[in-house]
Amino acid sequence: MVTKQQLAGLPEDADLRRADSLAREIFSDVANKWALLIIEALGDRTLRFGELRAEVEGISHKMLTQNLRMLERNGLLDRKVYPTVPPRVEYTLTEPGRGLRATVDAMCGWTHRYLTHIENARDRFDT
Amino acid sequence: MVTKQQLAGLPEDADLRRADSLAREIFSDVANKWALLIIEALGDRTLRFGELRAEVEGISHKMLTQNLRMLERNGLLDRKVYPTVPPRVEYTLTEPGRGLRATVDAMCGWTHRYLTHIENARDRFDT
DNA sequence: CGGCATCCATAACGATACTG
DNA sequence: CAGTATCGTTATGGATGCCG
Repeated sequence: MVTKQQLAGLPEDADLRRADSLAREIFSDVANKWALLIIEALGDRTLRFGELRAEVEGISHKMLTQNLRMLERNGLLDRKVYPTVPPRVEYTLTEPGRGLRATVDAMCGWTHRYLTHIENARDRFDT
Repeated sequence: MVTKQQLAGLPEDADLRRADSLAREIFSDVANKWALLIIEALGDRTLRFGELRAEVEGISHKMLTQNLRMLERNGLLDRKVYPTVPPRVEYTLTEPGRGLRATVDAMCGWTHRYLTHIENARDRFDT
């Protein structure tokens, strides 16, 4: 019988740890307010930077570029640049991005389903 | 015919705006790394503060209490205090909490599904 | 043991200005 | 129009200590 302890330090184990830390890294990237709101706003459309900025209420220029770069880096969206003047840049979700979008949709659905429930819980707690 | 403009400012409209801002508020609370990791770690178990701290790798004492209070306030988890010495505090997801957990599960599933895909995208981007 | 308060470093963010 | 850089502020999060 081979125990977990005996396996510790073997290559397969190192791989698992690396995969875990990578998963955590991706999760940290993705599990933040602005990233999820951008993905939700984009949906299955193709939007320009300015349009996206208008859709995601309250986001600053800086936050939008920052998160768009991050999402692009992770392969969750495509960034298409048209070399015109003035420049035109379009963003579209990739297939992995649309996959994530499905889970964000679920989360938004959850939010609305429990809206009043949560509001009541808050009132109770705040007294 | 009644247009949206004409409806603006009526009570029903104000209600909608309030619901939206509440939804956004809840979303901001919930769409953060630590909150989601806590919910995922808790699962359908009942865990003590210390156990939870051990489960959620890398979380500090402060972040854990802070997020637990927030989740409790929103009615996503139950906090049960046993007035013993030393004190014993147990946390369990409520029904709304378990609902959210389902979406977090989906998100974790998504992460693992696209792990290598994302890793490749990153390598491509970083060159 | 779990919670709360304090202090402090630094990371996040918004505003602004400049570039292609 | 979109992106980048800089600056100053605010917010976040860790460390520590004390209390019930």
